[in-house]
Amino acid sequence: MTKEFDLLQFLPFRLNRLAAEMSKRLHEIYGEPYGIDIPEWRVLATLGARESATAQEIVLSTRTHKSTISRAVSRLTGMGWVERARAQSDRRNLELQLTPLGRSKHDEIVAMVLAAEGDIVSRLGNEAALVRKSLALLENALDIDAGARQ
Amino acid sequence: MTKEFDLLQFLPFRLNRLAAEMSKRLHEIYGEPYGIDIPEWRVLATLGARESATAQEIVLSTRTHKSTISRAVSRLTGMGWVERARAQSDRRNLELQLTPLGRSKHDEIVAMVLAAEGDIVSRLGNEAALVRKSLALLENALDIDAGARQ
DNA sequence: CCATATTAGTTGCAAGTGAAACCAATAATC
DNA sequence: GATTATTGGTTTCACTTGCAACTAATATGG
Repeated sequence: MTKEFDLLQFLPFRLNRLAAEMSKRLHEIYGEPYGIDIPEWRVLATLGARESATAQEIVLSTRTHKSTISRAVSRLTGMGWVERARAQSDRRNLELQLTPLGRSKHDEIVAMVLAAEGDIVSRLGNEAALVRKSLALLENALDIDAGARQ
Repeated sequence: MTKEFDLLQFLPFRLNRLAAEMSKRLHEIYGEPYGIDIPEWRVLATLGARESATAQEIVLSTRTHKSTISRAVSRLTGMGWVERARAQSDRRNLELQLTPLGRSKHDEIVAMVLAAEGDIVSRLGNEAALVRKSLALLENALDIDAGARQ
């Protein structure tokens, strides 16, 4: 009667588990030593690449809820890593950018985090390209415009 | 100075985003109509395949925190979908199994959820196998014993 | 066997999160 | 150009979660 359903082979479950494991490892790198969490890291990473962005842009680009981003920005501002100022063009927007301190922390963390990713990618050996392609396929199947918005 | 870091190409971020999108879609299927959440669904799916399991077995097999499983089991018991009884062999263990109601809900949900997965897999076309292989590669790279424990 | 350690599961507590309500600024409509 | 709608961000609230402390049952070591 039951269609012999196997949770362990179920795509969404496997993705969830992979993402959770990956997040956990990353958090061990930047979480405890730097006192930041995933949303802060996302803000940091986004600002690091852009030099300046509005909160809304970060929301869109990271697909994270705006209240979460709002709070992450507040914390980062409190830490002196990020500065926010009302945009003069449209005074609803917050123009965000890294402070020199934030930039230096960003660079440190990026280095560590890329090393960790490299570690994992290297364990994929010469199939790494295949994995990247698969991610793109999945993103496509789920209508996620993988970075077109960048 | 900055290593031109691109969050949108970053493996952990992409996995997180894929998993979140997938979870959201699944939740639209079983969440609202059936009043359950991811942990409940995991318990249900695990019990559905096994006929009987202890909470601990579900914890191991789903890689979910034991307190989360404990609460999910409580809710499912309250809904009349699951029965729990102390194991006579070792009275610390809870022997869990689906009630007839739980079984029938399980079958309904599994059917819907497999259809949704099938939908996505079909959009992968003939590269679906490649994607599955990539997931296995990632699981391996992250030391996740993809279901050996099943 | 008695004391200690370990294992299964539950629960109190402190975060963190998303939805919705909210405020402020700008755009659109009449 | 006053009214209404929309957009960017913040905040409140209800809920979930993970950790740690706890209880109960069993295993282990003296």
